[in-house]
Amino acid sequence: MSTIKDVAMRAGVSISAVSKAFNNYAEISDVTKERIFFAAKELDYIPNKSAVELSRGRKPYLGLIVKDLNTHNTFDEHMFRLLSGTHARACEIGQELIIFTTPQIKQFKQTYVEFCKHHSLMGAIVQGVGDDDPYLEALLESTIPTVLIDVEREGAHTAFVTTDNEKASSDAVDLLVSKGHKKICHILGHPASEVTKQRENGFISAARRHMLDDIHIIPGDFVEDIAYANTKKILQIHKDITAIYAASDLMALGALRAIKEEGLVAGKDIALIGFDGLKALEYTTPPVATIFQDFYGMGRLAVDTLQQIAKGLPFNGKNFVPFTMLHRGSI
Amino acid sequence: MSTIKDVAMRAGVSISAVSKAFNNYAEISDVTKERIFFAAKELDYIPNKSAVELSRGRKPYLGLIVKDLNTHNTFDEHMFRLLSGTHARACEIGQELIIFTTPQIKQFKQTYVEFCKHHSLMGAIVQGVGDDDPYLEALLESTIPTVLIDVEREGAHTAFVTTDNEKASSDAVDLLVSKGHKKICHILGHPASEVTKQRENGFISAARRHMLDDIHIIPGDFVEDIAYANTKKILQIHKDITAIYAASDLMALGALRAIKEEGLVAGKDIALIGFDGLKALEYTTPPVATIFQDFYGMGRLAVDTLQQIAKGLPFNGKNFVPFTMLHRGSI
DNA sequence: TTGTACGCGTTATCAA
DNA sequence: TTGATAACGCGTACAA
Repeated sequence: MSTIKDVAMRAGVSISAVSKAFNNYAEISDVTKERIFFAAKELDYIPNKSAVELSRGRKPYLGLIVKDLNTHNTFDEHMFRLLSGTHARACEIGQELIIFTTPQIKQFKQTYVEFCKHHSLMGAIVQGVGDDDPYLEALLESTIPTVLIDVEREGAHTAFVTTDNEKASSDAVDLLVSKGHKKICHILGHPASEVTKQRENGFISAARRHMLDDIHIIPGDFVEDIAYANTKKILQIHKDITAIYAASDLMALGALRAIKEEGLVAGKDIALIGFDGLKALEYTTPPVATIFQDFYGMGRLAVDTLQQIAKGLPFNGKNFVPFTMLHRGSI
Repeated sequence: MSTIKDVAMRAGVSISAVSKAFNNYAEISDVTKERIFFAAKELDYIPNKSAVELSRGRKPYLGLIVKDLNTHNTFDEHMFRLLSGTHARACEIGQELIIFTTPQIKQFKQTYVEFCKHHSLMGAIVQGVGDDDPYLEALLESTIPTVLIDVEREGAHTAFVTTDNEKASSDAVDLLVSKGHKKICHILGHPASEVTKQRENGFISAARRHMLDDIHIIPGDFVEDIAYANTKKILQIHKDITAIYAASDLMALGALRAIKEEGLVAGKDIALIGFDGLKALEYTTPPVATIFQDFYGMGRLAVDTLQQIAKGLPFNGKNFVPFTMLHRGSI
């Protein structure tokens, strides 16, 4: 591995000349510049990153902290999309990205700030901290630029990016009502998750607006089997339910199973709509309608927002990424 | 940000004493050690990574190079699983991981070696280089430890990790034959992909072994719609086909659509089996049988193999990760 | 057991 | 326009 010294020797100039040439300083003649680059090519010189960092004293990395990467027994599409978007945007603006998981961080037994400093993070995009997580408070109080995914909390150095869950939920109800449904059942996500409450709120407020007086709300915990079991139960008790709105696609799949087992046909006897936009819902019979969340765009926006915060520029703390209603055979 | 100097001052010792304390040198008394750690805690001192790297001259990162992270309009489960496994294992052994995409690398206009050196990579796990990619040769000739995913090529510093595609393919045929099928159609993947050939070979050799004389092989290019169109065509021509084996799950989904449109029932009139283990295939009607590839395990194994190579230890260049036949209603 | 001093590769300040 | 040279924070022979 050749160094700046070698290049300087080879080109017959000083070390600082090489440094200047590589950092686009104006105060260097084109002739020497060319000589330097030629020598550098010959030696295939590449600036040592550690040295650059040390010398510049920068904190160059962007941290993406996700809840878990090892849940290989469930759907991870949204996580992957978030990762994709974050990565893509980070690349575009030349930000290096390091990925961590929440458990991994907790094992360090460090505070959030310590962790970021230790890993030279200029800031972090954080997914998967629960609303009740003690970690969240520490994070909000820190001066490290932070962007939260799907947790609507703001701070002096903290913004969030999310889907407008309440609006999306409300739109789902509007859609069902427009198709003539009045007796609707909502399957809740996990109670500790903030989005669960937002989706529930959206559901309730829209139901009120439409003056629906026969709605049902059942727990689902974002778990397919729980949604399945509870859907089955309620369908047996309340045979007049004509539509089900699940707070996640996975739960919608559970509900679909229950619907079939009850001898009903989704899209005919009963309407079904989910939330997320999982690909799998395109392939069921019938294909299940859903609200597509743009996690890819969320990742991109999170990166840009983080950049704003880091630069000390004014930023808007609340960022909603547009969602899309995917109409399919189930409604 | 406090430095080693501050800690030394605070603890009333020299700089090197602090360094030694933090690096578990035996030659330091427990008393001073304790004093040092106490001072370090007070100042919440954290060693500067750039400085450590520079001083030690290490190449500490593990690179994971994947084909693309931005294909948010298709299934990415395998990529995500690979990422998960790699990340998990890297964490366990304390290896920092950086993720790159092939296009991202190519835009650097550097050779493989240059790229690795530039990013201080101790080695790389590489996915998504085609068999005909000129990049592949450069990679095989380099002295940088490398593990290829799904490309069966070895080198002095290069190993690969993959599913035993030929065996899996052969097993699929065995399974279909055991169910009484004799007229089987195989849908090929993309011709440039090595796994396509392996799966085809497995299919052909098994067909020969069972002396099947009425087999069909049609292109699918790993694309759902192509598989759909070609399946439809062949089903119309050869009405006696009783089983379809698709070289990917996505194509199996296309085939399933074609089967339905032809008025046939998968699992009854015609058997269908895919390859990959996508979750979506659990939710179709009927659920589609498939060969599950353990990409999570592949990621883990790749990390370990890379470690072996990097240490200069003998390594086995060919690593096959076990696959699993998932029997479902479609067969 | 502890401390001094140099080197790692780079940037940046200040003379020349 | 160039070139010495002092940082940057740390590890480590070597000396004490």
